[in-house]
Amino acid sequence: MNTAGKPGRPRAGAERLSRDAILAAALRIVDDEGVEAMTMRRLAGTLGVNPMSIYHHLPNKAAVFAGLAEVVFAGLDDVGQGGAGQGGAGQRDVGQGSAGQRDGGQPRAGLSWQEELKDSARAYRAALQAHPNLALQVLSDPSAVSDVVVVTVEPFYRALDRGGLAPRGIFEAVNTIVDFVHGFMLGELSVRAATFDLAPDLVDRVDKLPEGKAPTLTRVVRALGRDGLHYDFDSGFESALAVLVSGIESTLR
Amino acid sequence: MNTAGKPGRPRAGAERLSRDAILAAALRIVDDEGVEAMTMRRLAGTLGVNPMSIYHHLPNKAAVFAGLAEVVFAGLDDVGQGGAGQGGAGQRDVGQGSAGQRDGGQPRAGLSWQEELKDSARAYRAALQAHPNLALQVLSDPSAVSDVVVVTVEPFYRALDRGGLAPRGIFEAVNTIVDFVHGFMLGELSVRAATFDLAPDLVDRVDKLPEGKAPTLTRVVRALGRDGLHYDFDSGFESALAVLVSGIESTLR
DNA sequence: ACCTGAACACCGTTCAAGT
DNA sequence: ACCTGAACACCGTTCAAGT
Repeated sequence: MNTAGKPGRPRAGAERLSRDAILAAALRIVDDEGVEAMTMRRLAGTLGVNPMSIYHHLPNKAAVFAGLAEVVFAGLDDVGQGGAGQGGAGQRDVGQGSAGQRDGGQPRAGLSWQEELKDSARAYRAALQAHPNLALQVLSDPSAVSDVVVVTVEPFYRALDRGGLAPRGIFEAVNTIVDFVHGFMLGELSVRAATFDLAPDLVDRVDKLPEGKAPTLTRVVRALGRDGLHYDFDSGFESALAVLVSGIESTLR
Repeated sequence: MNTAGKPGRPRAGAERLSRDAILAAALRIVDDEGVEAMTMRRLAGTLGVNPMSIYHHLPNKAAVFAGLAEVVFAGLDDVGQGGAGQGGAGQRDVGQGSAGQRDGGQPRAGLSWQEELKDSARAYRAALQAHPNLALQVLSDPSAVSDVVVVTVEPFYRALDRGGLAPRGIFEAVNTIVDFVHGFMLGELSVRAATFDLAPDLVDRVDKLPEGKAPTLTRVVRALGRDGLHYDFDSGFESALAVLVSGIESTLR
């Protein structure tokens, strides 16, 4: 808060604007109110600053979102064995960061490569979940997706390498799993954004379908019933991981 | 084109505005120039009409996109055995529509349920590909995803039912495949939106990574080399389908 | 170097008119 | 019933100033 609209440079001692401070404020807005609320003018407002001041630290709005993706996902695999490197300030504002990630890059002893692979997927999902609104934005932004992926996939490669897959197989397997996690997140965020439960909603939708429009869907959903459909994202995720890992074992090894 | 800004209702015989005409124009803008270009004012402009006229046929901009999703994806499984029903005009502007979909809802003779399942995924991907810009929009829109999914999944259910899976297994399997297709599309659209090929880009990115940051990724990518990485989305999709179907067979049956 | 004010060219949408 | 014009409350961003 710059107290007033006093123009010119701030008096000495006053906290000046910085890229990090801007990104932190932006992340807060995105987390609390969603991407739509994150406008340059609103951002400036919460910083107590003229909208134009931001442009001295970040070239435009797209750069703000790119910066957010970087700040939130760059540290995801910082646990790698590389040591120092990287340098630079910032980067501490990294969200809850990847539940299940261990701090040596080394898999826990006694952990099969299959479990290690699943753990990687769980950690990646957790990282995306830490900032749901941003995740949706990132997954929808062509340039952001590949940035985040490259910085994030090492644990998958490590597990599959241990599993003895050939380079080509590793490559295909990682693409498949990562794509699945992205799609899963999309679905999860969709349902969470809407206020309804998946289960009753699905039953209602099916009831509303014209007779004979989707007979098998209708029959299966009714067989499961409202209780059977009480969907738990965590167990849905686990079920899919089992499918993927088993499929990878039998087709890509 | 209403020739001029003559106010009041158009003279008799002039083509009046309609929901269908508006949606057709909107789809054209989205396909040609992307979602960002689709503004209410621009849309009105191409229709030769005052921006406010649109609000007599669609309540707001969100409804325009919802209408687009409906128009493009509603017909996807119209091939079902249900017969007439549904009624209503419109719906002919349905894009290339689902390559590989056959016109009886019946699987081709001699087609295994596994192949039928893969065909469903291929058809769904094709439908999303027919309007890439809209697909990205739809996949990012919480409410739109579930709409499209419900209207689209019957062929998946049919194949898995033939495969002898229990309701619960069918449900999990469909979620897994559909999520994968969504994630795959996200990746495909990302790469297509950027102008680069995946392969050289990935090699370059890996080269730029700090030493020891992602050793396995680096090693695998270098082993594949620029040629080995020349990525073909179609074969990547097929490889993933093989993984998924095999995994479904062995874990959910 | 860093910040500001005014201005430009846009948005979506409401509301009160016109015919 | 259908369409319009003006207006409101916003946008992102450029540009010329201020200190």
